[in-house]
Amino acid sequence: MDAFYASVEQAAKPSLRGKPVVVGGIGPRGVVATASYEARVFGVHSAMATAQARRLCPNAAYLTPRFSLYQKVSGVVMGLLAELSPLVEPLSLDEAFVDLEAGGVEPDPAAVRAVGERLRRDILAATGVSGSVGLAGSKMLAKIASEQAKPDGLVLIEPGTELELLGPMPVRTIPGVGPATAETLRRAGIHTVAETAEAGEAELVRLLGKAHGAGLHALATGHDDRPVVAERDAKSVSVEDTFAEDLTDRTRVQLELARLADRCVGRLRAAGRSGRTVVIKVRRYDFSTLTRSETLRGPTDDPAVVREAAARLLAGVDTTEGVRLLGVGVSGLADYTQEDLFAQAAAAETAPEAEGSAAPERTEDDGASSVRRWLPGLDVVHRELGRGWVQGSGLGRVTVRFEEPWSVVPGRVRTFGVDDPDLEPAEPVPLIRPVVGSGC
DNA sequence: TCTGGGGTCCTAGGACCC
DNA sequence: TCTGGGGTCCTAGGACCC
Repeated sequence: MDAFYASVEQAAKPSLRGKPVVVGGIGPRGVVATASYEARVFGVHSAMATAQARRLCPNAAYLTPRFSLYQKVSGVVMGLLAELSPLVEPLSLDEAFVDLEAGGVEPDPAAVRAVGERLRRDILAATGVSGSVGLAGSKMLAKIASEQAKPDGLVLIEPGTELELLGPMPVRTIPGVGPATAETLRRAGIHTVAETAEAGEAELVRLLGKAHGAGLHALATGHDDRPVVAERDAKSVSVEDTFAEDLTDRTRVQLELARLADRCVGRLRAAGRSGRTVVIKVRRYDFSTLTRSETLRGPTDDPAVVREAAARLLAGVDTTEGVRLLGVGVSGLADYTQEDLFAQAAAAETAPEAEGSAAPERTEDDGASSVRRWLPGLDVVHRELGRGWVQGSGLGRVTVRFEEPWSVVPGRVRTFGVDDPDLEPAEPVPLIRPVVGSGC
C-alpha cells in the first residue's frame, strides 16, 4: 500500500486530499510513522522526529494514528490477496507476498500483469486507497519491484533481466542491507549490487559474518528461493512506552513497569499463548538501551508471575539518572501453559485484568484525569452537526472539521469547548460508503 | 523540541552435558 | 604432569524491517 496510514487518513478526510499529511506520534518525543507523498516533497519521512517534520513542513496536517481503522482496511486488502492464492505472507499491515504459482496463475508475463492490474483496481474499489504491485520470480525481486512501482503503480521484472537490472543499483536496495551493513561494505569499496556479487562469498562472510555474508551473496547474485510462508506463529510479544519526560522516581519506574507487564500479558492471553522468558527493556536519559531477561521453569500467562519477574530484573538496573523508555516482553512462546493450576487460580482472583484498550487515554500528568483528550485526527460526532474529525485542540478548545469520506466539498470547521456535552468521540467511518440495499 | 513501537534474526560467550 | 569436541540453552546486544 502507498503511504498507507496517510493515504487512509486522506481517504477518510476529503479536505486533506492532495495536501501534506503526517501520521505519527504527536507528543514532544513523537516520530513520523507515515508521511503522505505531498509531505515527502518537504523532506519529511518515516522515523523522523515529528518535531523536525513540523519544522520542515509546518502546514501539514499532523494526525495521531488510528490503528484499528488501518487494521480494518488491511483486512480487506488481505482478503483480496487470499482470492489470488492460498499462499499469502503478510509482512505488516500494508505489505504481503503472494505466491501466484500456488494460486494457479499462468507463469506468463501478460497473464501475471493482468492479475496485478486487476488486483490494483480491486484494492482501490474496495478500500478507497491505492496499492502498488511488484511481480517477479522471487521474494527479493518482487519486493524491489514493488518499491519501484510506488506510488500507485505496477512493475514486472521479467526472468532473465534480473542481474542487468540489479547490478548498477546501490547495495542498500537489497532488503536486509541497512545503514550498518552499507557502511561496512562502503569501507571495503563496495557500493553497488554488482560490486557485492563480484566481492565473492568468502569476502562478504569475512566482512559481515557467516549468515549475513552468505545470504547477501546469494541475493546479490540473484539467488533467492525462499518460499512464501502463509502463517507463522508469533515468537514474542512485547510492549513499551516512551515517556513524555524522563522518569527519575524509582517507585514510579516500578509502577510503570508493572503496568507494562500487565499490558503485555493481556496481549499474550488475547493471542492464546504463554511464554517462558520475560524481558525488560530500559532506555535511559542518554538513549543508551539495555535489556535484561529471565527464563522461567515453564511457560506462563499469569500477570503476577510476569510482573514479579520484571520487578526482579529491574532490581539490577540503575535508573537514578532518568528513564526515557520502559518495555516488557515475553518470548519462548507456547500454545499452552503448564503451570500449577493452584497458583493460576489464586492469581486469577487477585490479579487485575489488564486487557488492551480498556483504559481511556490518560492525561500526561496522570492526575485526576477527567479531562477528555481530543487527539488530532480522531473521529467525533456532534449532536446537531453530525460526523467530523478533530483538527486540533488546546487552550480548552477543540476544532472540528465536519466531513465524511464521501463528502464532495471540504467540510465546515467549528470550534467548541473541550467539555462541550454535544461533542462525543466516535468510531471511524468506513472509507467506502455502504451501498444501501445491496444485501451485503 | 532529536531519536516510536512491534517484531525477526544473528552473534558471541559462558554454563552444562556427553 | 596445559590446554578435546561437539551440542544445547541462556543471556545481552545489535542490525534490520515496517
